[in-house]
Order: sequence, then C-alpha cells, then structure tokens
Amino acid sequence: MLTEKQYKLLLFINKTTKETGCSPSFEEMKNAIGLKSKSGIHTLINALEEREFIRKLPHKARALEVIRMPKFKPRAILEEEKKRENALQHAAAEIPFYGKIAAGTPIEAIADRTETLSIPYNMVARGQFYALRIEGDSMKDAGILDGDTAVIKKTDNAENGEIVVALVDNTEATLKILQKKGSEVWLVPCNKDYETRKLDAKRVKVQGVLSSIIRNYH
Amino acid sequence: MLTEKQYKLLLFINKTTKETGCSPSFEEMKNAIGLKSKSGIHTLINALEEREFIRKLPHKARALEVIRMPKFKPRAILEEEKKRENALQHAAAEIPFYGKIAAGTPIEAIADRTETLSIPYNMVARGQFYALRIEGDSMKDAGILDGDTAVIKKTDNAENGEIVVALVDNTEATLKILQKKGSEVWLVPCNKDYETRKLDAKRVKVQGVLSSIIRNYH
DNA sequence: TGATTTTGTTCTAGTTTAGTTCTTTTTATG
DNA sequence: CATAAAAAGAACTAAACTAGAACAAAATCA
Repeated sequence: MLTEKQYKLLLFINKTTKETGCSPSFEEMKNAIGLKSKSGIHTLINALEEREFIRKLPHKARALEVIRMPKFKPRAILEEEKKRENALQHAAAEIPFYGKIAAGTPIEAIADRTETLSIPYNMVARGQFYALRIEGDSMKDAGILDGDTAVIKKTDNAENGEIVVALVDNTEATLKILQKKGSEVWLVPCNKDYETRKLDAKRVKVQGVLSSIIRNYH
Repeated sequence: MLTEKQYKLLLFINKTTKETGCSPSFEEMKNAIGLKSKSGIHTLINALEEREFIRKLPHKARALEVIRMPKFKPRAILEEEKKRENALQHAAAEIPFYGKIAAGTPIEAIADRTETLSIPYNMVARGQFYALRIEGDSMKDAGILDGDTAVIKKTDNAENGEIVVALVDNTEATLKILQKKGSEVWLVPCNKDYETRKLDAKRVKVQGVLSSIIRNYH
C-alpha cells in the first residue's frame, strides 16, 4: 500500500491540518519527515495523490487535503512501534532533579522541585537517586565539569575516597571526595586551585554518593 | 487545505455570519485580519472560494456563504496524543554499542556487534547515534576520562572546535577536537602530554561528533 | 429619482514564501 | 559491481502577502 515515508508524511499532514486548520508547507514537511531537500516531499506528495489519499491544487501553497487514511500500517512502521513499546517497558527511570549544587543551599531545601530527569534503568541500579547540576570547577580534575549533571545515590554513609554530596553546617552542599580522619572529615576537591577543607565530623552530613555523570554537547 | 491567513479569515467570516446573520464587509474583514488594504481580502476570498470553503455572489455586498469548515480533532484526543508523545520522550532509546575507541580499529570493523546501550530519548534528539567506550586519557582536560561512554552522532562533516570521532587512514579511530586548516586537518587532544596531529585532509574521515558523555561510578 | 455612501473589483508593484523541475549524489539491492 | 531507487541540491517559477489608488457597482436615503 504505502511506503514508510509516504505513511509518515500522510500522518503528519493529517495531524497538522487537523490541529491547526492549515496545511503544512514543503519546508515544514521536510523537517518533520527528516529530509534535507524539498524535492523528496514533492515525489512523496505525488505518490500520495496518485494513490488517492490526498488531493491538492497544483502550484498553490498549502493547498493539500487528506481524503482518506490507510487502514493498514507499513511493516516498517509496525516494527518501529514495537521497538518503541519495548523501550517504554524498560523505559528510563525518572529521578527528581534537585537543582544546582554549589556553595549555599542544602539539598532538602530545594527538594520540593518538581523537575525530573530521565535516565536509563541500567544506570541507576537499585536504591534512591536524584540529580544535581554541577556548578563550578572544583572537581575538574576528576572529569566533572561546570554544567554536568550528577546522578546521586541517596545514602548517609560513604567510604573513604568516594565522591559524595556533603552538607556542611546544614547550610552548604558541595560535591567532593570524602576522607574520614578520626574525628575530622576532609572534603578533598579535584582541582589544585582549591584547598581541602578539614572539618569536625559533626559539621558534615553525607547526603549521597556520586553514581553517574552525564554531560550533553549540543 | 488553507494558509494561515485564509484560515483566519474563514474563521472570522464563519463567526460573524453566525452571530449577526449577515456576512462581514471587506472593510470589517480587513480590520479583523489586520490588513491595511481591502485588496488583500479580495485575494483571500478568491482563494477560499477556489478551495470550496465559501461561495459568493459576485458584485453583491455581504453575500458570502460558508460551505464547510476544516475538520478538527476533539481536544480530548489531542491531549491524549500529547501525553503519549511525552511518555515516549522519556523512554529510553537503544543505540548500538560499537566498542572501544582507541588507536587501532576503525568503527566499521566492529559495527556488527549486537550490544546496545539504552539512553534517554531526550539525550539523542534526532539523527543516528552510537556509543563508544573511551580508552586512554588524551581528552582528560575536556573532562573525558578513560572508561567513559561517549554517545556519538553519526555525521561526516563537523565544525571547527567540535569533538569528533576521526578515522585516520581508514585504520585508526580517535576522539579529538577538530580543526580544519586549509588542506590540513588538525586533531587536537585535550591533554598537554599529547601533541596535536597535523594530517593531510585526505587521510581523515569524520565518523561522528560527540553528543554526550556518560560515566558510571560503580 | 438622483445623490451619496458603502462596498466590491481591478491594477500596479514590491517583498516574502512556497512549489516545481532538473541534475547530481547517495544509498540500497541483487 | 552494476543497477535502480531515494535523497540532496540548486535554479527557477509561481503564489501569497502587503499596500495604495482608482474605479464601478450596489445599497441607502432624502
């Protein structure tokens, strides 16, 4: 009946005309289908017209009309839908996005934010997680850069050498390497321009350990 | 179907005829649509007549008739569809995992591997993607460490300054910053212990640009 | 009826947007 | 490796939109 591209285009035309009342332009269709040239749309449109799924006024702009919709989907579309449904099955886990981590705000204070981040299940394993945006470059040498997203596993105890979210004096949250030294806790940065902070253990609460780093380049 | 202006005008004609029982004048339509001249309305009316949305008596005043209106989807259905799309947004996409990137193997050579990595849809946007494991520390100062997973967008051209997967002499694949200099291509590492490689452009093929970095701590 | 106003039509003209056609390149396939 | 189909790209043509003015037909009303 229809090829995959023809079907996709027909779907798009039908959707936009019913939503907006206007036909899409060749440019818009081109982008929707993922082609880089309008001429491809032209042949698709001709094919759809020949098969009497749409009608059009030649040489007129935005003058398409959907006559009917196919009863069957092309095989390629069916397969894609299956894949997507599959993807929904092991869909990404949604974890709360608590905001930026920087000197200043404890995490609980911003814990009521509703934003979430979706990450793959296999990345979060078991346990409770949340996400933070990294601000500053104090962990630069550990490959953790300003703007990165940190996935944190909620826990209140951590081993020496782990990268943790540490809350100091209930007011200031920071991401550093943890080193317990007797009654002291050292928060070690990964940037020679910053100094290790040596604090009384009572002043420091661990709020989680670093589980993953995600960075997007546009 | 219709262009935006045609549709707006049709809506206005339909509304006022139903409310007042008589069609609007060109002057009224002109003001409603926001034009400064009646002639525009005239052409719009002709277009609507040609597309069989209205009928008119020529040279008669206020003698328009709406024959039909474009069909719409009920709002409830639109909302339902949006929800579904949203859900798919958050679903994980499966992309092929091509193996390690290090001196030696071109990507095609290991392209038949069946392993996949699932990452959130919103991370891959459009286009084709694949994943590579980083080996070595030549990009250390860009926060890309040994063992990281790189999500790569397939493309064969990239801009200066982008981090790309470059295939040299069809034998060696590497992740570096791209700098085109006339007939040369420079592959710039992000580690002062490594040197920039300056190669004849013919020897270098771009196989993708870096889209995301994912790092997991045990 | 004739004068006046309202309304619709036509033309010109410039700018922007959109559709068509043709050639070349890429991709898939036997 | 040849072939055909699909896609990209560029060049071209036409339509859409905007505006202004002049004009003609219809509607209104004294």
